[in-house]
Amino acid sequence: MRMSLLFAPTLKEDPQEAEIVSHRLMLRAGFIRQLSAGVYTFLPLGWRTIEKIIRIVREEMDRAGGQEIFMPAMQPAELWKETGRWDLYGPELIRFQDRRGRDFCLGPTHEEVITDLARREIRSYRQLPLLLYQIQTKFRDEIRPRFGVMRAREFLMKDLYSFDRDMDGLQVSYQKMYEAYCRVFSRCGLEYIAVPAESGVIGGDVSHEFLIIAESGEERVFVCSRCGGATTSEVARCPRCGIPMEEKRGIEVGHIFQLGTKYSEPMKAYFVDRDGKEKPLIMGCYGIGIGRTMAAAIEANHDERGICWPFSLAPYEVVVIPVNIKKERHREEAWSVYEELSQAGFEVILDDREESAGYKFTEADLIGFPIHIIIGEKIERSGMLEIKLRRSNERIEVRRAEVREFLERIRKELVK
RNA sequence: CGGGGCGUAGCGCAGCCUGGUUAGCGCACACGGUUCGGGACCGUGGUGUCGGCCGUUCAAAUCGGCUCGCCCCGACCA
Repeated sequence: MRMSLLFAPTLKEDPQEAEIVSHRLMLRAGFIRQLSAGVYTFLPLGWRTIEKIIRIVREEMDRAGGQEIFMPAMQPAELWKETGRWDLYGPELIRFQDRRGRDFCLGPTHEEVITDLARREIRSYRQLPLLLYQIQTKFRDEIRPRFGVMRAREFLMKDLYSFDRDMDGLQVSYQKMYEAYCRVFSRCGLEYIAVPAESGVIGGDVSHEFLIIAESGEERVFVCSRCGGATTSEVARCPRCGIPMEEKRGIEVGHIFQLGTKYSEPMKAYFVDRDGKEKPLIMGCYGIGIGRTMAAAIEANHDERGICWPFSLAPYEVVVIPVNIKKERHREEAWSVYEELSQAGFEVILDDREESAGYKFTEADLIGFPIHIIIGEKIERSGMLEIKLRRSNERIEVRRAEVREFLERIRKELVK
């Protein structure tokens, strides 16, 4: 992609409405724009990062045996009345009527819809276990949307639902998801922690929250450095190891629940077990906030100049910056590096704009491309160009001919 | 919903308290020129329902009332 063609409107100054870092940087770097309180448009760079998160999530859900489906956002009130949540959910549920006056809502979550599907289609224990998931827009009329896409009223979520014949099966599904979540967040290049949690409106008995560790996180967690045990309630010492717990802060990006029969009973989602008896499906549900993961990634990975994307989430991996586009040598080398790396499978941006070098450097830092290739005078003098690693600010001079090999080595390191 | 703050050019702001000719500044934008290794410089130019409505007044961005929107703190959440 050429920078001159990219729709990435950056902001020189901090927008007044944005208080926290991730929100400020997403606006400034041209990743998102706000339409209304808690309602956002993702611009090309922002959407690329979202798609990278989605890809990782999808691969890990599939690997864990999940099958992707797509459920409606528009849901009839009757289903919600069956579980009692039409009244329980309160004003956070966005309700409306169709032209015939029938009540509907915009799904804030999909237990009702999936359970309805399950009760219609699952007859026998032979169909179990079953893991179904979707990546879809959720609607919650939050009392107070804030922090940009961190708590939005319309947001992308991956929600997976497990169906098992008994509690043992649920334990297996739950464990699989737990591990899948760990893989998702480590592949995103994020430091995370899983803590036992309260279940809230979704209900159920056992649940774990997944938190991205970031100083600006709203949640306090206490972590044992020896066994990795973590809790949200304040305890001085690790019960297992007896050593002092370390306090950290985190942002909740995922939550997994063992639901049991909370939805299958009231909605009469039964199957016939091997013994010929009809039993309620044993369910679990597992959510990941896609946009929130993006925001949390920025909270955890930025400096005073801008975003420092983990390699796996960066909208583009490499930016090629000719210091002076009007100099033929800079321009031609930049184009040739750009083409060579693109062909080698890198996601590359060529900053072909007639801007000053400083302007391009500053913007590249702001957007947070992990690797910057700077083509300037050195190319004329010695055939060298400069590779800068955004996060460490490390600068390495590399011969033109060795660039590709060098980057392939870096990529290997950054991805693992 | 309770508490606090803010709406003036695309963005960031000044002006408002103490009403008075053409409503300013920086950035951005357009054109020309000089620049080009850390958000360059000079010149020229365009840009405004002063969030909206009602009122007070000879006169309202400025005073009063209502209203809409946005942000921050609290309960809730992915």
